Amino acid sequence: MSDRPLNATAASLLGFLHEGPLTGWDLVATAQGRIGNFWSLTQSQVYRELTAMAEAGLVAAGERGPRDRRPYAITAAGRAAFASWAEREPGPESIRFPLLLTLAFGRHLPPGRLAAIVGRHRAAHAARLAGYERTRTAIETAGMGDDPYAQATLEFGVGYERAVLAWFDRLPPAIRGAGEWPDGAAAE
Amino acid sequence: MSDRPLNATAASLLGFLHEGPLTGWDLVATAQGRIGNFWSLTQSQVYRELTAMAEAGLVAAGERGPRDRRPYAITAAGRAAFASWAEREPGPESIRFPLLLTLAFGRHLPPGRLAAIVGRHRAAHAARLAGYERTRTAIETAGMGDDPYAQATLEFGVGYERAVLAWFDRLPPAIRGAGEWPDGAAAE
DNA sequence: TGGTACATGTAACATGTTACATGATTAG
DNA sequence: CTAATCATGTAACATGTTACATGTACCA
Repeated sequence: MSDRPLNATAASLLGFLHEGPLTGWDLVATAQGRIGNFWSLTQSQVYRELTAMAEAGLVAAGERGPRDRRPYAITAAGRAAFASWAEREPGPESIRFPLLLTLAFGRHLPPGRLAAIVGRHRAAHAARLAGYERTRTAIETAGMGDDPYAQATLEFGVGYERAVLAWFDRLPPAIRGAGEWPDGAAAE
Repeated sequence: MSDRPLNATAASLLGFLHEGPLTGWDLVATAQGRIGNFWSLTQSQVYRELTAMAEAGLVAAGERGPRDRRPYAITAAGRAAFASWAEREPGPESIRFPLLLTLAFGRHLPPGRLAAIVGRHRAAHAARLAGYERTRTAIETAGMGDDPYAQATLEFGVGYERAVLAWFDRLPPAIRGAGEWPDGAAAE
């Protein structure tokens, strides 16, 4: 039952458990859907955190169900730990963008190769933006603009992907290749 | 002399060493200046990678100089390893944004507290944007728009920070607090 | 009845972070 | 002479990733 502050990944699991008991599997799915956009975690990690938090008394494992499903419930200590995590000043974000590294050392690549890479990544970002915008309009039309917090994080995703696409489109032709990607999914 | 592919951090060190021998200290400073914007590394890590790469024959440690400075030079094997790293498809970027986590669980915080946090982070981003724009105009006015790759990564930083600020400014008042930050450094 | 999705978990390793120990050099 | 900065490095630990092993239940 160590008392060092929670890490953000563990804290977010506790956050989801406020809504009721969930299994490791459920937590992975929930996290990917709700915070996967700006916080990644693996299944392995989730099980590890759950085990550790159970040991620390922050969550309590329930009875194994049908498929060996083992639900975890947050405890009073878990709520307290979560609350004190939430009070802390969030740290600065970190972005790790391998494409930008490759680009930064672009001098060391044949130009066509770089352009091809850049093109593929642009397409991937366009697809992600499209996905975000679909869920966004789905929320609006369904009239369920209920959770302003979820909406704010989604808006971040949209804004981010738009900015990235706009950046791609302003890359000098020498880098991104001649008249590639005839467009169709640009910003705004 | 393991042959598993380089990790991106090690690869970027090799990238810098193409320009000549550098010490661990120099590499930390160089990396922070040139890729620190989208790739973070710590001093400890740099020394560890250098040691490992020296063992693997990718770099060669030189004589210790004045302050025990020990320059590392890239070897032929190092160049080859770097080249094959550069050929690989860069992985997807990962963003870890603690503020968004806190925001996603905003329901669990007193509103004033959240607004205060948000306000401080907005200010930090405004400051970073200002920094980027200073270096950007410095490059332009100095007439040294030489390295298009460095410029492209800088442009990413500018675009990113502007998008983040615009996002802050579109947050619902309930989240960001009433009429805070009278503004002055908004986008465009 | 066979494949897919569900579900849990471990092991091994890679990467990243924090804290500390040690000392040289330089600037004031 | 002394404080700040430069410089290297280690130790301990936290976090993240990949690969694998095992089996269950659902659905076509």
